[in-house]
Amino acid sequence: MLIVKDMLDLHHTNYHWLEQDALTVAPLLLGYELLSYIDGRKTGGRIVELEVYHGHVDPASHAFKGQTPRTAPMFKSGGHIYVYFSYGMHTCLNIVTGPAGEAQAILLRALEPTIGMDIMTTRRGLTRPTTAATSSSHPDTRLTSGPGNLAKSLGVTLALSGTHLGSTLALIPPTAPLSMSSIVSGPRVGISKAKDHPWRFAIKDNPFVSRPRL
DNA sequence: ATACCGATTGCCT
DNA sequence: GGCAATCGGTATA
Repeated sequence: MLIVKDMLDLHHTNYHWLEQDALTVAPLLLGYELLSYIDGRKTGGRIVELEVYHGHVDPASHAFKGQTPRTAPMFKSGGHIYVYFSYGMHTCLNIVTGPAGEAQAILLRALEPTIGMDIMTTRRGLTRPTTAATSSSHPDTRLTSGPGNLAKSLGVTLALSGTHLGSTLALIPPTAPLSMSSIVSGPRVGISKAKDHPWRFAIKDNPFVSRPRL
């Protein structure tokens, strides 16, 4: 009984570190494994690329002009999920950070697939490579490179926006912490405002980082 | 009610 | 490197 209580406590406190500032959290999040339990299927991968959006002080943030029905999840506390629909066809997944009201979010841009590659291949509508060499030894970079592809492979939909990390989407810490020298940063992708901030972070030389390469 | 546009992707030259 | 596809959210009337 005590064990169950401890597990529940752990489950509840596991994500409190995400209530720190997004720029503190972002490099720490690299290397974490993101697991998805959606439609009874388990998929996931190691986070290798992400971008910080800094709420009301960031002109490129969806929350810059204040809260709207769509962006309401961004204003929740760190550990919540914000999902948005983009260009009429893509779904993008964010992890909210910071205290409630700050509207900080981290856009997940690329994973290195670790679990459920066959399921992700199906969700993406891709056909498996026929040669054994390309299928099992190295995961397909088309699965989870780029925010739209990543969300599609994991089965993430708008319905998840506003929920909390936990049973549907979960984070598993890396076995060994990343060295500071293996992290690179640069300008964010696809924005028209605040292009100067180097708030895109990635694991150096990781082949699953989306284009343009950092 | 209507117009504009985007935290993207993939195909074309 | 250029550009079309496609539609919900948001602002404007």
